[in-house]
Amino acid sequence: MTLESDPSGLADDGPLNTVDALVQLSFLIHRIVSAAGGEHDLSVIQIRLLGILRDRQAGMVELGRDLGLDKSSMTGLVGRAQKRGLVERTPSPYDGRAVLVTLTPGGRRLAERCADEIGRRVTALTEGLSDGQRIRLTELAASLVSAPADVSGQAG
Amino acid sequence: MTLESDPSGLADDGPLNTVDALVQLSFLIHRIVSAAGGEHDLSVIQIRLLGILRDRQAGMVELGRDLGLDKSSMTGLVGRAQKRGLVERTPSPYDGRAVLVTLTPGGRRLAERCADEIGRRVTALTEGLSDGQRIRLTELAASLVSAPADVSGQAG
DNA sequence: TATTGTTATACTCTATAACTATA
DNA sequence: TATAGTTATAGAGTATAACAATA
Repeated sequence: MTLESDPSGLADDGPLNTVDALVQLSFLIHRIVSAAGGEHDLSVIQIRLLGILRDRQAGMVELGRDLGLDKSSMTGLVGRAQKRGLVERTPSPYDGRAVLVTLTPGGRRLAERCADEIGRRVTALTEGLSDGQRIRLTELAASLVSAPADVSGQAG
Repeated sequence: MTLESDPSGLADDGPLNTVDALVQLSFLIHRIVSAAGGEHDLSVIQIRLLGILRDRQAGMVELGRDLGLDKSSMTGLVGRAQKRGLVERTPSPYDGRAVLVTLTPGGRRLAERCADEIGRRVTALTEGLSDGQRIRLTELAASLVSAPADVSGQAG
């Protein structure tokens, strides 16, 4: 049963179950974020990188932990962003081994424009909902996001 | 403000707005699907490919349309799945140019095991919800998924 | 002419292993 | 010894352009 993208409507007849509905919604929003980023030549992972750096500077290992990537993957990711002038590497004043990755002014502007674009498109997606529905959806989504988040798959 | 992954909780103090909640939920479920697929050495895009083929066979262009990929990208994607024995290419009886991609029995078994794994993990994510909350969430998510889905970003 | 599919090419993204430099 | 980061390498995934075969 489903788990497919099915962009043009439901191939199925019956209503979606919880798992399918959440997975398909996740794919849909992922596509929206990807398309919004594409307007600024940003991939989803680059958007997430800039999003983290909007709030704080961080080292490579820490960024990798937040993004779920190996430190060696971070080298290329940050390097490409740096080559575009979006971020800078500065030596850490506390640790001679570490670098601090920070957003440049241009990187910050781009991150903001991109976030705005994502906001417009996701807001458009929820336009058909009533205020009450939107509030309930937000509360439910937020509660899942901030839940203990045991993604290990082990029984619990 | 956010749009980051923030796996360990909310760096923010206030409650999430609708856009951030949906985007973060999307990333969370994407991670869950990716981790579940990883148990079977399947990427998210391979999972989606097999998911489509569970319901029907299809040509390369049609698959690319459903997955949002160029036909040239499909060649490699299907080729790797075929090399693993998960799918087969058969010549279309109606169109000499076209091939029909179909799931092998082994591919179908793997797709089912993977879907089960995803089901377990997403279900675990929603374990903290009451039955009523889960029903409302499912209805709201399903309504967004089956909405007109204007992802273009143009004003509407 | 239009469509289906592949190939050639180039790039992003990712991990593993080995390495340097610092702690 | 342990940690931060880079490099080398290999592979998946993706798009563009050019191509062959069929419609």
